[in-house]
Amino acid sequence: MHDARLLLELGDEAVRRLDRRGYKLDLAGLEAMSSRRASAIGRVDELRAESKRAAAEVGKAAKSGASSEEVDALKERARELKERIREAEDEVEAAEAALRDLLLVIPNLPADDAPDGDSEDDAVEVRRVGEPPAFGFTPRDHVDLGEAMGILDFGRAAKLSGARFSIARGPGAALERAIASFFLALHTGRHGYTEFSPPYLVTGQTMTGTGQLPKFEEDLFRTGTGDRDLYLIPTAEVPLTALHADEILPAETLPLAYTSWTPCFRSEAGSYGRDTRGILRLHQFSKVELVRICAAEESRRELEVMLGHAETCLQELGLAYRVIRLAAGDMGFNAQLTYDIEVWLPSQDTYREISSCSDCGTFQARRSGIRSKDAHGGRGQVATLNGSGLPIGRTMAAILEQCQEQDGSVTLPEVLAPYAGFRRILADGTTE
RNA sequence: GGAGGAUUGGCCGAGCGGCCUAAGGCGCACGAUUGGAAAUCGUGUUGGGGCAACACCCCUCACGGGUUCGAAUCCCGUAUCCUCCGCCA
Repeated sequence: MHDARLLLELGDEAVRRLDRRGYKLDLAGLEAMSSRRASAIGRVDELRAESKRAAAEVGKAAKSGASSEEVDALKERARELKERIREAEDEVEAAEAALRDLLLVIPNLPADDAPDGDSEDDAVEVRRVGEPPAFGFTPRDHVDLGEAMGILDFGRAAKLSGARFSIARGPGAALERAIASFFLALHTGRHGYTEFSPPYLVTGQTMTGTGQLPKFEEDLFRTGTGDRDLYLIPTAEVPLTALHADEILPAETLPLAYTSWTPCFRSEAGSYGRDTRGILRLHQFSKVELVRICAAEESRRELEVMLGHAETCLQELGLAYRVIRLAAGDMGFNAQLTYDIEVWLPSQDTYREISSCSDCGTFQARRSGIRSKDAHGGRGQVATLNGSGLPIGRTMAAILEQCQEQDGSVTLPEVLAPYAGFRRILADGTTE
């Protein structure tokens, strides 16, 4: 969420930057709403001050032995004031709601070095790392491989839950666990992240703080019991970022670096027919997420740091990938700059998104009330960043496809062996 | 699901209708003192908002309502925590 005043100070600059992501900012409307709120608050404050004085006069008069008529007259005046306060308060509430409703749906300002455009095709490639493997045969996709080995079962998943679910079995399930354990060990051990095991169900307020609500409710699964309403997290970014909502963090503790392996639930509304095959796009998948909270002015540097941590995952696994910088109009609502990491998928003969690392600047922090304070009491703004490091399913798909051999077996990246307990999965699903 | 109890500023803790602009203590910050420190003394110290303004004003004693001229204080509701009973992985 933006600060109305800052947005107005930026003025035409804000209009220009938001226009790059296709949002038309009505500066005059914002200005009007903002000053309507300010003058409404001013009026209420004045009336309240008067009301306090009036109440004090009643007490003074009663104590000094004034006649009851005099006291009653004073009370009557105080009562009238209270009526006027009530009316003025209604106006404040209406003015604040109007302003807040507008501010909540204005997306973050894209950074100037996010390329122009509004689609994946407008992204700029930053670098390629690793060589896509050359096969002396036609590589199979992860669905063929996984089903043949008996480690993935889409038919039974559909029986249980319908479309867009998967079941991992035997070495497949073990491989998921191994990948997640490897990532967590890497981030907590070498990259300095603190691991969390947070709730997977959160309140609407939490979802609003991180920006999923009110605009993107249709992307979420919603549940509840009795009169309690909860949402299933679409990513651990939500609970990890919200951990410090409405808190003032000691500046010397920054940057905070948090990680968590959680299931993620997404309705995938609007993606009908896309990636229907395999484990690339599911209603439920699991992911190791990275979140960093830092001083506002550090966010850009922190983004590069976090991107490096996500890339390390792929480098350690020996998977070929590339990094792209997303176009201004293609980034998520919260982001001011986003790098995507795309892993090579032989079956599709292309790079496919496996991680999204975003600098949200102060946008999310302001929205969820995260601030900082230095040793001298000086208050500061903080920035939030989040990135996948990495999703388990897509990583597994990339491993199966990039590490497959002609006989239908898959040789795991060496780093996974200690976690999986095996080095190869043979065509018949046995391991060695 | 049921019965009790609790919730005050960074922390502890007073307060039970107007003098709460929240006592006192701890912690912290700044200053004095000192060769330097400890101790001591002094000053400051919740967080938001209106405003050009560190002036002034408003809000904030878990949260939301209500009673009253006036609420930390009285009433109702909600949340969270604690104790006990029931059920349960």
